Amino acid sequence: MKEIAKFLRNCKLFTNIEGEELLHLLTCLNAKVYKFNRGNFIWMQGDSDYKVGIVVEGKVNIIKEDIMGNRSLIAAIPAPHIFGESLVSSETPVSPVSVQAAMDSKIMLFDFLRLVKSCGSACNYHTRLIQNMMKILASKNIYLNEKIDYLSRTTTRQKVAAYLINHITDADSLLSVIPLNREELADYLGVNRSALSRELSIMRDEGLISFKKNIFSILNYDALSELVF
Amino acid sequence: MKEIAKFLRNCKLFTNIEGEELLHLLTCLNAKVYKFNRGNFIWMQGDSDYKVGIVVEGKVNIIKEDIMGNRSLIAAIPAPHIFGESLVSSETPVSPVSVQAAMDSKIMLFDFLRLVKSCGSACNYHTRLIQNMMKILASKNIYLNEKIDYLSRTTTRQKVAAYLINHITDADSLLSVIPLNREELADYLGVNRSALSRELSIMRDEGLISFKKNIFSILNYDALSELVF
DNA sequence: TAATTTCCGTTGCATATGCAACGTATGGGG
DNA sequence: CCCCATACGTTGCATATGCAACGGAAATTA
Repeated sequence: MKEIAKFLRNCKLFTNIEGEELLHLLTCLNAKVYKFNRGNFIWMQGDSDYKVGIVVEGKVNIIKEDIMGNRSLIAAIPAPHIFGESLVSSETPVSPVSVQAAMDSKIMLFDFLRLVKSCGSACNYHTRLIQNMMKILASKNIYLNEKIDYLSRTTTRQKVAAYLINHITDADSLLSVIPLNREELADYLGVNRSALSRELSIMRDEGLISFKKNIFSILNYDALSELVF
Repeated sequence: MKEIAKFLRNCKLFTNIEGEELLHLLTCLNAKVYKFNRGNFIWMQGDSDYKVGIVVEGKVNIIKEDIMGNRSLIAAIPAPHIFGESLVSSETPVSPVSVQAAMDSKIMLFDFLRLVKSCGSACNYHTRLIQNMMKILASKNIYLNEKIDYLSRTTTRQKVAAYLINHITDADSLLSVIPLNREELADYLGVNRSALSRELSIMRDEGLISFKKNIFSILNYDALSELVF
């Protein structure tokens, strides 16, 4: 368990919780590490006793099955990430998704809600865990809201404009250094890659922007912002 | 304050907290009700001492200002809704948005994070408040994820198919009774209203669906689900 | 250096869709 | 019963964009 504790220090859920405290906390959480072979289910859609999990080793797939049995992949979660936190925290009665090991994996599962509800002991580290969880949920919230802001726009040009303006790193030179390559950006904005390239080129030719790789320079801020607002 | 307490019983943040407990809690939270005249700011973009707020009366606008000073409306929050919870819970150091009274309003503001961090007293109702907040954040998370699922699809037809399949209310007759009218649905899915109508008609003519008002019947489930998965 | 892969821009084409304008049905209020 | 408002469907048109296929530049590997 000690090496697990070491691993967990890289996990946002356990920020500021270390050493003895972490070990205690894992006991409070009734945390256990299970091995799942590739293809095995951590829990199934419709289950009501699903838990919060952390991928210690390997990878899990979040899968949704419709009423006719068609399956679709919602997300793939690698180590050292967490899953199930939104479902557990929202107290959704039965899980709308299945979680399946995408390869042989080690998964830590724990009773998060039980700890939250029975926080009678008021340990310092209980409080910190809850804070961490709120921070995770809230940050994801902000992230999702931003993404929706882009996706809601109709044209590729509007999406690009909004994205670039939001990613200005140097306000003086109006430089946007973005963390995505073309394909990732296209994916993120929900547009076709070649269509993105095309639009970027047109915007360059019109003198709105210039770019090289992932560094974008905004040449006509007013024109861009008019697209966004 | 007592009538405020009555009002707050309709607010999800205070579910399962009533009477004396609620009054105590409001003290712990350092909750105060302020009046803001139309146009006044509850807090401004860049402020670091923003708080969680509840619209008791009136309405507030969430506004974002870009580096050139252009303003855009992000959201309008009517009573009895809450705002600022994601920012506060994610501990975002400075607010990326301003909040402005859209009309003469009464706003309750409180120190949520202070209570969370110093939950030394471990009152039952502290725990419940935190649980409620987590539930709010997590539920919003699930809601946003669902919306992104729709928005990420490229064609109107795919969006409609995904939406209808997700809203099947009667699995036997494959009926989707949806809570939105056409304009709202178009808005939600991020498409033009007339384009939505057009696509719905085409899908009807192709025998995929039939509909009247907000009641949709799925005639060819396989064809629809193929669009979604 | 040569070979290979990855990333990105370009282009032709078919089609989807935003937009605007108008027509139709339905229901509520006078 | 008529008027009016609201919600929806319809359609023409210009254009944006997905898709597929290709080419070149740059980075990586052998």
